[in-house]
Amino acid sequence: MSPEESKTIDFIREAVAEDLRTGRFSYVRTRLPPEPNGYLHIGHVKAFMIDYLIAKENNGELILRFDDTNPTKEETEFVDAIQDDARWLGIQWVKVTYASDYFGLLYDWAVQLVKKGLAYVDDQSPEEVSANRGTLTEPGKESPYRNRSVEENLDLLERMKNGEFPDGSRVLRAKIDMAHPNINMRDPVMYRIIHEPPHHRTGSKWKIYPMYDWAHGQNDSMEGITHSLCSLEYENHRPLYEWFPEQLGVWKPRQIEFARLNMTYTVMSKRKLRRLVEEKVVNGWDDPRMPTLRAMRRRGYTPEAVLDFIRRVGVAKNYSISDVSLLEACVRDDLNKRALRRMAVLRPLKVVIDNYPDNQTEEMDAVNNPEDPSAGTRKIQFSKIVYIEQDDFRETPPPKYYRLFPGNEVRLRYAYLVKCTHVVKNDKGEVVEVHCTYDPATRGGDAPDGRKVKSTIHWVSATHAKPIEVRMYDRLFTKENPEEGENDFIECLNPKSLEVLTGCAESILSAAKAGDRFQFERQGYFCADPDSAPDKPVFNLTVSLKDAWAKIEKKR
RNA sequence: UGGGGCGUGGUGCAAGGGCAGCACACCAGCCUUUGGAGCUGUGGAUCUUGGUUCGAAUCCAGGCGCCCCAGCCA
Repeated sequence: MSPEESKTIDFIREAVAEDLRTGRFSYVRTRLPPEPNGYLHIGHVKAFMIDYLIAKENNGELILRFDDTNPTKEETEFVDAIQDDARWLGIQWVKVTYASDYFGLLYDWAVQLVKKGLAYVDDQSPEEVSANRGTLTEPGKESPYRNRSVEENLDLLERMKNGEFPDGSRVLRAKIDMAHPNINMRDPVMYRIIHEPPHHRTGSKWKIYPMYDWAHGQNDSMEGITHSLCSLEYENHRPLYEWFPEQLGVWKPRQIEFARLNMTYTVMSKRKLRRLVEEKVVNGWDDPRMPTLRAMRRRGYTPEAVLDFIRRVGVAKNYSISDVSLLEACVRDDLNKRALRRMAVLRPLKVVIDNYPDNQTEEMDAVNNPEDPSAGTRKIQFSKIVYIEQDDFRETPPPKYYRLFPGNEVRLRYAYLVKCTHVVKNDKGEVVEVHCTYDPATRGGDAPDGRKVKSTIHWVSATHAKPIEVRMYDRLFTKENPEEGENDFIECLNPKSLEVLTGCAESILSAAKAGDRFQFERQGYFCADPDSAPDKPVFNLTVSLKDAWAKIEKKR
């Protein structure tokens, strides 16, 4: 974090500072409240960083608390994966807790509310509860069970807890106001009965489980949370979250809501992401096209770049969709400074240098990173036959095309100036071989006579080339906002979101290990995939380089 | 037609009564042994109407638009 960026602060930081100033709170403690029912995605990172940084900036504490109030959805696998991803981001917490740690105390608090006549057991069916809730414009109807005696409620609640009643037969409800204009205040459900499956932490001990609306705020209270930061959708619930601790006479955190992160060309809801996995649109949760952290990691994004993006999108209450190209810019920005440069040809075209000695090989010096002299140099082998990119040759060049074409001279990076003389075609008329002559006086790439060439292209020596698999990723969707409109989001999938190529690379790349990041010159940043074999590395396209020529071509 | 929230260039975020600014994107140019990176420059925004004020993106009132809420999900 640079110092100049904090010239203006967001409304949450402002509110926290004010609370400290006025003495509403004497310390800051926040919490991360993930539900362990899926993997973290980029949207979670925003929420996580708000909680983490606000605690850190105020010398406060962050608690990682898993919201495991629904055994039908949650699994231990996700508890581990979420912590792993959060650590990757560099987030630090003082302790890990679970909503389930507090089931006992929370039950006691519910009993207190019953005793005060503020909660009751309702025997209505789920359908009746729903039908009697009223509508947005009409008040609800009070349950016929709403005015049971405290004794009866206590007895029934106890028996619910003991598992005497089947799922769905009864619930515990707060007794607030069935005519309240805010639907969340119309006697919200606090406990429901769930016998199966067993809870991932408490096993079969509990037969009733608290609803999020009942558990969450009370857990915050129990942990002495000062600022309960969450997304806009909970704004409507805030009156309820304030009502409970008020009646109980316990610690009241301050809830502040912000707009969640959305991104162009992707979907963010767990439900939709799960569909992509289950319908095999992608190859799992860590498919590099997914917006999950596991996918971004595999794709080669750095935590620094992800965090920079989150910092740059800011915090506000406006509904917004951030541009994925900003994320990509952050990734390029970071990788430009640190990625070692390598030469790799993704779609090879054979080039024969006719006047180069048949069996000669030379070693050329190449810099590893022009942005970082300390990265040093390496040797690259050169010989009579090299591969270049198919895109770097045109038999008949369009306007402004500076690369190889008959009669034109270009530089083979770090090697020689070469001039195209003629081509060889196959039966179908496709160019299969480009013939050139080289100028021996231009070794390294500079001409003694001072003549310039418009273009420098990358290459790989045919006799030294190592095969590589390259997975070229593009956006998963063709629409900026796949969720917009009537159509199913799955209908705007980009059919070309993955293209697998077999290319070749300078020999040093065959030693790449999973997770190694490189810039393939003139093409993009790539990250070695865990699928790599010793003899055949596999690379994922992290993000392409900006391509001025592609832009010119596209405009045509 | 209930309640809650939000409206600033294409996108995201600033400006808290005093010259509407930053980033990404876009466009043009310079430079370049990556058509990368870097550098320079251009264009483009306060939802609307009225009020208060010397002065309003900012304060007030009305209108319009968008988002959220009727799970025994979170």
